[in-house]
Amino acid sequence: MEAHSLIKDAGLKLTPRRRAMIAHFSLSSGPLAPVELHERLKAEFPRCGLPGVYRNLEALADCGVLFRVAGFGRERRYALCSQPHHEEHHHHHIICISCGRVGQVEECLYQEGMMIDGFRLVGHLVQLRGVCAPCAVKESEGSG
Amino acid sequence: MEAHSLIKDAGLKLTPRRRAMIAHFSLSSGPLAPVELHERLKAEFPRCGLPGVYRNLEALADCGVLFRVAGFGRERRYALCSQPHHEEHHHHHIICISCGRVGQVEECLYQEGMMIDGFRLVGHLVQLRGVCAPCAVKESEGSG
DNA sequence: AACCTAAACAGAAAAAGTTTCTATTTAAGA
DNA sequence: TCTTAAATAGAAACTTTTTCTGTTTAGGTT
Repeated sequence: MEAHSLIKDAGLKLTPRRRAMIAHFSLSSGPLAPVELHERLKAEFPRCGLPGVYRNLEALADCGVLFRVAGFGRERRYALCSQPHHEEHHHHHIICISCGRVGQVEECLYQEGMMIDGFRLVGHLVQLRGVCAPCAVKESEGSG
Repeated sequence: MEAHSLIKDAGLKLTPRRRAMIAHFSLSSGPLAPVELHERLKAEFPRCGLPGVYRNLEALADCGVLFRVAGFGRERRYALCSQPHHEEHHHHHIICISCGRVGQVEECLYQEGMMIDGFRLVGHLVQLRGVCAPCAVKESEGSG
């Protein structure tokens, strides 16, 4: 599994807890907040506290397994990178508002150096929401 | 002043505190966090507490005078809309990383309905950083 | 100019979210 | 198996944010 080698390569350990966290993200429809993940982990790891969840979320985000989702107001949320990269590879994500599926956007419409409104672009944060193909099909079936 | 009519039109009151807040944002180079604004207000309003600052920041953001800046990690920050709109008008902002100047981006490269990575785009969060024209001039003068 | 009312205010308090710390346990390479 | 750096648990502290209550004020009206 790709995620596991990312962890190893970062010099981190593949612990039962981290395996479980990744599994929960795989099963989850949509990004998870630390408390939500904690809720789900408690069944299997009754002694697991929130601080540990925070630590692991950050560790997994740092090594590229997860990414930090913006655009949920002030909430902190994470989701699985669908195609994790080892390098600090610039890419964005699009999240299906219906099922939570994550798509990876390799080519951003905003590129460094572009002139925008008289400013030379040097950085950007983009978080997209959309409807994925399977959900679009379901939508049209439902209404048609 | 544009901001003042936005406040009135929203049925809100133009209080001395709000005038001062807007003035501080005008003077400030760059977006401000609630605590930072609170620090600056304390000189003039010694009895002003943080809760009041939060309340007013949200009120001013709701009526379009300020906007909530994304992309500062988990920090909450606000800045003045450079060209406030009455309508719930979709636009983004580009912030100069050197001086904090805010530019308004009316035409976003991402538009609803676009197909991206197999998803139909329905929403997006964009926060841009750049170098404004005056700062670009300073840059080239400094290095040349 | 005084009056009225909805809105803003102060301040305390609570709640929520997050980080830090120390001692103990564990994954995984040697 | 041994060793060690990393992960863990749990408490505690800390920061940020929200809620609540009673008091004051802006701004339209009489």
